[in-house]
Order: sequence, then structure tokens, then C-alpha cells
Amino acid sequence: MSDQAHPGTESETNLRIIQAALLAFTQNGYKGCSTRAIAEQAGVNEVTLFRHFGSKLGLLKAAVDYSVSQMRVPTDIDRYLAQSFREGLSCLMRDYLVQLSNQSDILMLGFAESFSHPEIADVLKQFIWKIRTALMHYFEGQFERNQMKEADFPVLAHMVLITIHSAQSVHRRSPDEIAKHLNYERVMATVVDTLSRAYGNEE
Amino acid sequence: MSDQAHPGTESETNLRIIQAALLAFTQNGYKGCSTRAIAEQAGVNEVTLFRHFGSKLGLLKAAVDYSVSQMRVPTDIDRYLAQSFREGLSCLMRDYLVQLSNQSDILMLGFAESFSHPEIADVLKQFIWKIRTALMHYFEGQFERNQMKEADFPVLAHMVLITIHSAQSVHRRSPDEIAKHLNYERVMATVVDTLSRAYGNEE
DNA sequence: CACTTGCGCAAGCATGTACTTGCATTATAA
DNA sequence: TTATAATGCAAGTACATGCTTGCGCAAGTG
Repeated sequence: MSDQAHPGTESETNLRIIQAALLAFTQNGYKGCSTRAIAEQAGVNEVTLFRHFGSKLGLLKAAVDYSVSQMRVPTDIDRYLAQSFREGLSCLMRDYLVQLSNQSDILMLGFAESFSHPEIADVLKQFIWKIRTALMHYFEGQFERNQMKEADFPVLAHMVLITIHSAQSVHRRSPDEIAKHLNYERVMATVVDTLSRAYGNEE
Repeated sequence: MSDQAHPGTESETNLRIIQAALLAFTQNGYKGCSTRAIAEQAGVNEVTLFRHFGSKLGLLKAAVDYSVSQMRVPTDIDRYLAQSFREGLSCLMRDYLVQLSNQSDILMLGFAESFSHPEIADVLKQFIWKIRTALMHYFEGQFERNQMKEADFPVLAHMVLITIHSAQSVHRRSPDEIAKHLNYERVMATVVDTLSRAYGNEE
């Protein structure tokens, strides 16, 4: 019950443990790594880990919360709506989705553990929902401005998100032949190009 | 060392164990489920499991091999090339990608376990590579027939595959608000529509 | 100085789990 | 009928792992 001993304090040790946990969890899964290994990786004693987070599950929750707190959700869509469909989409993706992909590991983890830890999956799903909504707002905004043809915006948003996200995951996990074709720039360019050609009203 | 006792024989018991294992592995991960639970689910004694597959890892390999052996890789692309870009793509996706999605769980598993069990991830990656190649052949074929504009075919293939695949996974795991927007028909239709509008030469 | 706070260290407990062994049982085939 | 193969059952081994307890040390703070 020492959960309360170190509440939200982001102390030095606290952070080191959380970061080690994130690394371990995303690489091996929740059940795939031991608290001993996490503690060792963090350079602290295993007991300290339990003193800070109470239990392994508590550590998982703290790690997810921390990870989510690091993410920024796009708010001012108007900035992007001022540009052309192609340019706005390109900027939006660069500004926000790159950052999303930096957190792609934890999203992947949430997906993998969604069966065993529904509460945690929910936290991550809420974040995905937010960023997806932002993308949809962009589409709807451009549609109202006559810069974009009508389409199935929810599906489109999903397509964009998952493509970027998965490309980043694949790249991080297997820098092999497949990943060579999936470097970030090419994927971003192709997504923007495809959507612009398909639904843009500029050309 | 009873690995050899029941080689490739797909006996009754063999199959029941493998199917139970696939279910358990994909739901809880490799480390997330016990051989006891798998055996119980299969309706056999735990000892039988070890007599058949030698070890838990042996069972995983057998399960993956079985799953892969059930997949069919598209071969005769010409059938689809005879049609228009839109129609051919639509049929190709229906005929083959639906089946791919039926196996999406095991692909997901391979992805999740790619760190801890590289050999198994390789088997699955080879399959993905094959079906991706088939899709690219379709694109290149239509390009040569002047039915399609030039594009980054590898990235395009990736986009199509991952979109369908993820939509199916999301749908199976969380039949909630998000999944409502991602039903199969809508995703398929949007993907076909997007690619046709962007790169089709027909209209 | 006294007191608290944070941490390390050693040891251990309880439990789950992969895997084994020996024996009894059934059914099939020679 | 006898032999063989496939399975169930009971019990146990070895080990990893989550988590606890008790102690001591060092640093900061009143």
C-alpha cells in the first residue's frame, strides 16, 4: 500500500523506473518481463520499484499515464485549414503524427494487452479517438471550404493513422528489406499524394 | 524428445490442441497463457500436449506452421488484370484479403512476439511479403496496361494491407463506438474508392 | 543533534508454471 | 490373444517471479 508514498511526483528515480518499464513492456509485453529485470535496467533495487508503485500493475498504469501525458493532441485545426488541402494535410501530419508515432510503442502495447487489461486499453483508445477526431475535423473543414470532395471521413482518418503508425512500428522492429520501402518520408508523401489526388479539389 | 513421436500428423488430438493454442496465444500472448489452460481448453491432458509437441515453444511453432499452411497466396494475378483498375482491385481484395484477415490474429501474434521469437516472426513476415508482392504485381500490371498512373507501389501495397488488417483486428477486439465506423464493407469500399480516384485511369 | 526520507541489501515466502516420470486404461492390429 | 500405440491420472521437480520484511546507510532538515 505504499502507492501513496510517492504520488504523482516525477522524481529522478521515479522517471528512470517508468522509462525502463516502458521499454521492457513494449519489447516483451507485460507478462514477458520481470520486475527484477525492470529494476536492474533502471539501475535501482527491485524493492524501490515496489515502494514507488506498489505492484507491477501499478507500475504499468503509471507508465501508461506518463506516456499519455507526454502526448499532445492537436487543437487549432484552423491553422491548417487556411492552407490548401494538400499543404494543410502535409503539415498536419508532420506536426502531429510524427509525435504520435514516437509513442507508437505504447499504443502497440495497449493494443496487445487490451484483452488482459481493458482499463489501460481504454486510456489509449481515448487518445487515439482524440487525434482521429482532429483529423476528421480537418477533413470536414476542408470539405466545407470546398477544398475537398466528399468521402467516408472516419475510415479515411483511420487509414491515415494506421498507415503512419504501422510504418513506424515495422521500421523500428525490423530494419530489413521490407522496412527499406517503408521509410517515413516515402510513406508520408504517398499518403498525402494519394488523398490529394483522390479527394483534393485544387487540381 | 517426443517431438518425433507425432510428426506432421494432423491427428484429431493434434488439431484440437493446436486450435486451442492459437486461441490462447492470440488472446493472451505466448507468456500470457499456460500449457495447463491450453490443454484444458483442448479437452486433453496436459501431458498429452507435451507428448505431442515436446515443449511449449514447440507447440507455438507447430501452431504458427499450421496457421501459415492454411493461408493461400494469390497467384494468378492475370484474372484481375483483365478487369478495370477499380473492379480488379475490388475483387482482389475480396478474394484474398478477406482470407488474410481471417488469419489476422496470428499475424498480430507474430508481430507482438517478434522480439522474443524472431524465427516465428520471420515465417509470418515471409507470408506478408508474398501477399504484398502479389498486390504490387497487380499495380505494376495495371500500370503497364495504362490503367493506372505511376505511384509508390510498395507503400501503396502496405497501406492497403495494413488498413484492412487493422480494421479487422480493431473490430474483433472492441466492438464499440470506434469499431462501428470501421466495418468491413465501409473500409473495403473506401480503400478501393480512394485508390481508384487517385490513380485510376478510367474516368 | 534528532528525525525523517529515500534507497540499498539480504533473505525469504508463496505461487504459478514448464516439464518429467511411472503406471493404469483403452483400442486397434497382428 | 498378445503386442503396440495413444491417452489419462497422480505426483513431483526445478525454477522464475511477484511481493514482503527487517535492517542499515546516507543525506537533508528542523
